Amino acid sequence: MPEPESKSPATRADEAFRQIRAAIVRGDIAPGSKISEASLASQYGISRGPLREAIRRLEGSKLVQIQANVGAKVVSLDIPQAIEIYEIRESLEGLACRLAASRAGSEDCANLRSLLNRHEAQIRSDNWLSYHQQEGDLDFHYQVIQLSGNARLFDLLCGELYHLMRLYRRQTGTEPSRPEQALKEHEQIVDAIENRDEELAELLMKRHIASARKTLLDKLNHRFTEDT
Amino acid sequence: MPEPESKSPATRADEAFRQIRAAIVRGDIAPGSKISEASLASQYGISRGPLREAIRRLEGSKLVQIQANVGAKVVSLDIPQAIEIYEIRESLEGLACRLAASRAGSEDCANLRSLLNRHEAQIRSDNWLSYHQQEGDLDFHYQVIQLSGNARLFDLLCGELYHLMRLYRRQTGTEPSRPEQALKEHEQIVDAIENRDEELAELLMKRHIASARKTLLDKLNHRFTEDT
DNA sequence: ATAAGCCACATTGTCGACAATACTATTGAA
DNA sequence: TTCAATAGTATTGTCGACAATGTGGCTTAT
Repeated sequence: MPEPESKSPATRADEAFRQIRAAIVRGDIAPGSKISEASLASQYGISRGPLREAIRRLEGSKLVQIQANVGAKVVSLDIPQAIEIYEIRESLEGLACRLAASRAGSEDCANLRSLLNRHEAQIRSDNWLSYHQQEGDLDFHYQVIQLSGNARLFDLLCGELYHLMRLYRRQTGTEPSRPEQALKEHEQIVDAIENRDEELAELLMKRHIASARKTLLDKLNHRFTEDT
Repeated sequence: MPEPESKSPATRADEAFRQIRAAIVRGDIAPGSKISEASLASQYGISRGPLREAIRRLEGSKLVQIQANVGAKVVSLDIPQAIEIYEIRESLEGLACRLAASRAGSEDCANLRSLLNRHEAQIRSDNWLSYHQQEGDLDFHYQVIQLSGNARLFDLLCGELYHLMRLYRRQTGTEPSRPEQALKEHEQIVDAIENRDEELAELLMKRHIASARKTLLDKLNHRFTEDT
């Protein structure tokens, strides 16, 4: 008999790590709030030992900040920090997209196409709106990054930065402000990948992310000119 | 009275984390070797609890890989993995250099210049050779990244990727193969930063790192064509 | 001789208790 | 009233012991 659960052999600490991470990204634990070891431990029915290990791993994911002898706080991203993340994303996903254009096979491109078609259908007939659009957007970027073939790049973007981005979106309630426009840009990107046009693929992806970054910059300037 | 030690209040787990990380990067703990909790704990005179937390943080730094119920291994980088890291560095340090060019003040440029002058003097009269050259090279990149003003970018490059690069260099015994050439390229980069030429600064830094990456690619092809 | 099963050992995972440190509120004095 | 010192409480850091899992070697049956 193979594994009855294809799931992980999962230690308690590992399970707690994933659940707490999900809770943070989902917004169930408020950004900036302090994490109580005793409270969370009893909540998950485990001891403080494994829980502390989970928290240390969350620190590695940059989702909490630990101060010695004080405790762990859930990170709270302000606009300048979000801009920093978008600058990094712009650079790295540009790289990923260029690599994807140079390495993607025809069946990979077909998969991307079908993904975009599904998103288009969702956008057309979407009344329960933004949530699935966000996830859809992430799906597309996930796929492209995976096609880059650079495993460490995938870990970096999808394992660290994306959880932070989700957290920021929940924190500010940012909805994807232009789904049709984003879809159109995604299609252009797939075109470039299909044509093996590395430079164009990189350029389009960087521009795609830069537009979101510029929205943040506008918001930041707003706060300065229009008082607080 | 201020702090007698400007150092951190430092918990034991934190101390162990730093020491083990240094030992790994220094090569005292062989890449690929298994880490024994009991052994390391007694070696550092602490209990297994804090030590496990330190190991979880090392996992976050990508310096060890943990397998549930089995243990932690020190990572061992092969050439393809090193190439992945250099691809990421090329992209991110290009970004950092562009940002540095756009934001650096004149005193920052002066500091960079004096750093380069010190390196030049070292290279001229350096008979104990490569070690300080490596550190000098890293010093330069550290400074540029810090001038970018993007704190998260600094954390990412200097807190994660650079330890991996040091590990790889120790592992393979890679000496900096062209110190004078590197110094010349560094000077060109500082020129571009001084002139606020963002695009050129980015281009030069990317090319600077790409040359190292291409050396790795040659080595990889060598192994394929020339048997193993 | 090989492979499956079993047993003993070593290592990791988890727990509860204690020590050390930070936070809070109360008290007292200027 | 305000500030400082202090005592008490709550939380984090650390430890040693026990449970669970993996590992290696031995036996045994085919």
